[in-house]
Amino acid sequence: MRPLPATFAERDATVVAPALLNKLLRVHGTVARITEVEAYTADDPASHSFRGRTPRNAAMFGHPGHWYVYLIYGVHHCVNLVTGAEGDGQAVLIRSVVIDGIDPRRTCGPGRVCKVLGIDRALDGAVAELFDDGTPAPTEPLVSPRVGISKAVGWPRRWCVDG
DNA sequence: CAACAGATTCTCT
DNA sequence: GAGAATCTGTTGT
Repeated sequence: MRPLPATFAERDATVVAPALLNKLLRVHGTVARITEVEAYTADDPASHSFRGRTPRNAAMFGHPGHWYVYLIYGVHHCVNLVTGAEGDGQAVLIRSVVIDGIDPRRTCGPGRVCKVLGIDRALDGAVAELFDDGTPAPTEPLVSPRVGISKAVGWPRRWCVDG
């Protein structure tokens, strides 16, 4: 299990997203394997960065390789990995993970991922701890339609591992 | 300043 | 399958 290079996140979100599959993230000492992601770029009408920088989404315009955490519907937290170059407003949403010893049903869905890992706004802007344990990502990641949004629904930007 | 929509999930029917 | 919970930024008065 070795840390990912700093350059890993310094690419377009649509490139980083599929590369994140089967990688490991560590938050508060808990390690989770990434199984589903979604890419968001500044030209995406559904992206928080689409309408420019605000206090809430400032981290999304920050340094790549850091976390962007926000509160959705005033209820749930969602966690993203900032990608591209500083100021790009790109990020990859972590939609599902698997954690050893935890029911997979409690770790599928962006809100649940944050709940299980204890992620909240305190992690916004923090450096992401990402690792590679040698598990290969699928050569052809499964691309599925986007859900939970009403704009650009047809854009192929969601990837998940088989099964 | 009020109204509204939203990258969601839980609960009940 | 429908509705609630409830924060944030945008848009319109």
